[in-house]
Amino acid sequence: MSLRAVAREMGMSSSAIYRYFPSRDALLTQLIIDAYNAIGEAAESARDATSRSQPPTQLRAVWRAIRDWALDHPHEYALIYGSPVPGYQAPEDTIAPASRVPWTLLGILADAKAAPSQPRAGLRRTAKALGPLRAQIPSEAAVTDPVLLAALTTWSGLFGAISFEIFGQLQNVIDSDPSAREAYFDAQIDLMLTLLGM
Amino acid sequence: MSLRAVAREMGMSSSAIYRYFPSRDALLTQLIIDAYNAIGEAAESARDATSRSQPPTQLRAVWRAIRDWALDHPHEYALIYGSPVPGYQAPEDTIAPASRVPWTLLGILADAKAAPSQPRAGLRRTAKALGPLRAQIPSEAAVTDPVLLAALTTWSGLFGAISFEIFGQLQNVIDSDPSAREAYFDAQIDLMLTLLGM
DNA sequence: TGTACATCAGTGAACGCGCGTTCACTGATGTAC
DNA sequence: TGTACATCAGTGAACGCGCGTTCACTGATGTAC
Repeated sequence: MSLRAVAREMGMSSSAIYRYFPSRDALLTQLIIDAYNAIGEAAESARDATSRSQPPTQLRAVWRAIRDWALDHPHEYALIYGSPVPGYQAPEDTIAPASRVPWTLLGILADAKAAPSQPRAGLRRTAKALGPLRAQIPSEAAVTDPVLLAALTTWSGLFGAISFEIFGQLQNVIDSDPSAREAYFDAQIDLMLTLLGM
Repeated sequence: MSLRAVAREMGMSSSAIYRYFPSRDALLTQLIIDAYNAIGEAAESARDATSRSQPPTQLRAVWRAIRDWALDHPHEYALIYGSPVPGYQAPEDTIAPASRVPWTLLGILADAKAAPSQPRAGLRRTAKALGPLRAQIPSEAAVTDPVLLAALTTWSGLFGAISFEIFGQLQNVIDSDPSAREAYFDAQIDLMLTLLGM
């Protein structure tokens, strides 16, 4: 999305944008922040609309909400989960909004005391790789490394599923009927839940 | 990547490109086909360099080769697995090259007689969604629906992991040291293998 | 309530740039006799 | 072997377009007295 395209969409001249943003990059940052907040809010709403006592149901609801949001906003989705815009470097302001979805997922898992599949080897090396994330988790949450690893794997795994669907990788593979796509996605959620031991 | 950028990279004038391609879209198609073939060849080479009698080892090698190729060719990776180029519609010529990676994975699984996790419900609806893929599988391969589903889930799951790494989604989550990233990826392969019952 | 002025939101023309595409051209290489 | 011509690969100028950005401006809204 270009600055001029945004201006057009708002019924403004392109120069009017400069009343609100100092540059294209600043506008882009705001669009990215808005998109992360929107998908994060969709996830949190789905979590809050389901019972905390049933983590698998909550996870299912959250994942469906994320996919629904992505299908409804493919351009915004591409902006945050697609190829990075060349020459643009995201500032720190985007970190917090970008974290809402993963924190929502981790929060549900921390509650759930999941018993995930364990990787066979290299757990020590893996735990070390998880350092930056670990540093942000309050110690009283007591999330184990296997839970963390499984959470991250389902996190990127399901965004992979959504990206494949939205970016057209499922053509000639999965029936293009919306209800078939939904069934396929639900089945993938199921598999990811078994990975989490839920 | 623009036509002029490609010309520049080859030390040619932009108009010289038209000696070989009728339009930018035709050039783009060729770049996409080349990229799919390159990543497909990386996958097939890794498969052929490992023993057919050990499917998990083969899968590991293939996945690592795919990730290595992606890290070595981030722009080409983004071209085929990132956001679609606006206004460009991929012609049918790209389908076969794009299929090399998934067929490589499925081929190993068909040999392996994997016993994957089963989705809990909706298997009938899911099997129907798998129709287009099923239609391309010779019946003597005897791949069950749960194997197919698990194969596709690990397929999009691991591309999700690679995209997250390459597109910068792991910042502040996973240690940016290459060997940490590798350990993390290997751990994810492990989890995907358990999903496949291997 | 009326007037004078400052602030504000937005306009429209203009700029330089990189893009895809065209066109007439040039000079090297290959072929025919 | 030499000459005449055709083919080929690539050049460079030019076009129209959308982009990000600037600048002087306009007209509406708010504030002071």
